[in-house]
This record gives sequence, C-alpha cells and structure tokens, in this order.
Amino acid sequence: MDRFEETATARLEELGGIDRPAFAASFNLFRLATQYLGHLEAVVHRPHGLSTAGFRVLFTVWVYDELEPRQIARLSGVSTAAVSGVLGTLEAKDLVDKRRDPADRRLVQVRLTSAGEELVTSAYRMQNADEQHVFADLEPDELAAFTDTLRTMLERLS
Amino acid sequence: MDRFEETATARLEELGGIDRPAFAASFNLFRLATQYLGHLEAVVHRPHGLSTAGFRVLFTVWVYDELEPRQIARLSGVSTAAVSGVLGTLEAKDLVDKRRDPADRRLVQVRLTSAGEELVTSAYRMQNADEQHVFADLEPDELAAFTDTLRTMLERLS
DNA sequence: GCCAAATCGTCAAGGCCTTAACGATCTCGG
DNA sequence: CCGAGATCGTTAAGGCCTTGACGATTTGGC
Repeated sequence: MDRFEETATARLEELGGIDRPAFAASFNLFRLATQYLGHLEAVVHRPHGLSTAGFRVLFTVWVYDELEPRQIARLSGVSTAAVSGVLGTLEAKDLVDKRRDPADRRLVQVRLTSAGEELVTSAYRMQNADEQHVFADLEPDELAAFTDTLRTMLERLS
Repeated sequence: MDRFEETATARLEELGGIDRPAFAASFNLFRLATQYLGHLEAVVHRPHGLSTAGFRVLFTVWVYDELEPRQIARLSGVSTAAVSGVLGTLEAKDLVDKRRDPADRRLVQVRLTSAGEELVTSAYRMQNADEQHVFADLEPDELAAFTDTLRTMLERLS
C-alpha cells in the first residue's frame, strides 16, 4: 500500500461507514488502468499514429473481420456516437472502409483496409511485448487468478 | 471467457508470437475498467453534477486537505494541463479555491470549499455503496488477492 | 397499403486528455 | 547582482467521450 492509499484510507476512516476492501480494490483498479493505459498510449499507440480509442476500434474490427458501428460500441464499451467519430478519423487515414448494407440501408459495415490491418497487427505485437514485460513479475498462478477475477467482475457488470 | 475474448484469442493464435496470459490479463483489465468507470459516471458522478475527472480531482484534494496542481496530476495519473482545465471547471462551480503561494508565486494551492467537501463526501458514499455491491460476489480472500496484485502492478509501473 | 413506432448512425454541446509552446517566477553560478 | 536555466501553471490544437436530438430507414398493426 503506497502513501496515497494509506492517506486516503485514514481519511475515509474518519468519514465512517465505508467498506474498506471494496474501496481498496476499486481505487487501485482505476489507478492501474489509468497509468497503464497512459503508458501504452505513449509508447505504442501514438508512435503508430493512433489514439488509444483508434487502436481499440481497429483491434475490435480486426478480430471480427467485419462489424457494424453498434457492435463495435458494445464490444468496446463506449457509445455509438463515440464510435462514429473515431471511425471518421480512421476513415480519413484510410485505415477502415465503411459501406452501407444494401439490404438495410440504415446499417453500415466496417472493414479494415490492408493499411489498417498492417498497422493494427504491428501495434498489437508491440503492445503485447510490453504486456509480457509488465506482467513478468507475477507467478503464472497469480496472473491466472487475477485474470479470472477480472472475468468474474466483467460478467457481473454486464 | 466470453465470446469476444474467445474470438480475439483465436485471431491472435493465427497471428502467432503472442503471449496469451499477458493478453488475457491486459484485455480484461481494460474492459473492466472502462465498463465500471462508465457505470460509476452514469449512476454516481453525473447525478452529482460532476464528471469522473472532476470527482477524481475533488477526491484527491479532499484526502490531502491542500495540494498543488502538480501533485494532483501525479496522484491522479494525468497531465498537469488536464488538471489545470478540470480545476477551472471546479472553480467555476465554487467547489475549489485556488490561491497563489506568497512565498513562491509560481505555485498554486488548491483547497475544497465547504460545498466541494459536502459534494465529494456525498458522491463517495454513493460510489462506495456501489463498489460494495459490485464486489459482493467475491470471497474476501479472492478480493484481497486481487487488490494485492493490483498494488504489485502499480508499483512495477511507477 | 400506410402511418406510427422502433432502430441505426450522425451531429451538437459541454467537458476532458494528450503534447508542445509559452509567460511568469525562482535559483544559482560567475 | 544578474543573466542562463529550471520549474510551475496555463493555453493551443487535435482528438475522444458523454447525453440528447435528429434525419433516414425499416417494421408492424390496422
């Protein structure tokens, strides 16, 4: 426990009526995610000319080959409006193609261009090398348990 | 493991050369953080008239009673420029006071107003109730191990 | 058939994040 | 004692996120 968490815990103790284990888990979850996301953005995504959001959308489409904006939004956990904006940026860089579904003209189908596919695989290889390095301190059992808890929580939220 | 993770894992297997445990941990960490942060913003922060960023800054200052922008930025894991903007918004709502340090006029000292203090404690009580509910499925041992792993990773990153 | 309701994607307004450049202020070596 | 360099906070430009409103399109009950 670092000094920030210690100080916050003491302050919450004065406040009273707080569930400490739940605070500790949530507090550190958000700190870790913020820190690590910032790190990846600086060392992986921006050097590839992408934002974190752009990378996530690109990666999601790459996994499924073809997706509609609504599905990208659901899988990425953001609003469809946000996806619409990010797709505009990615399309301007010729990393994705959008086309209207002829059968239902409300729908849009998104695919990667070959440039988009090359970029996302290159970026993800670099990200995974970083992930490998960052998680290297943990025992395999501890890492597996950590991932299982994350999955449990995700299921609980959805 | 849900369908998205399964599909992504299969796609990465085709790609080759990927550390699967590191992918699984990182992938689910970011998904959980994004989902839960969005949930808290919708049910706790916005109803209190705050953004997530505004709440985090307010909470950080509340823990320490008084802080300088640079320290808020380091503790929150964002840039000083971002903190400057958020403080402007919070000050416009009369939730924080800023004053120049007379001894070193480059420095700014930030404190909560009484309205800011009431708002942040009310918002955090509601957030903690939600955290308690969301983590209630986990055994105390599993939750403690999860939090410990988060702390280990945070230390590794800083 | 046809109009009301549902659905999809986009736009608008307000706020936040990044890096880079900048003015103001302080420190310290010559 | 004074100018070069360091440090602090702010601003600028570009991008992303939210909710809410909107036009286009499709569906379903009558």
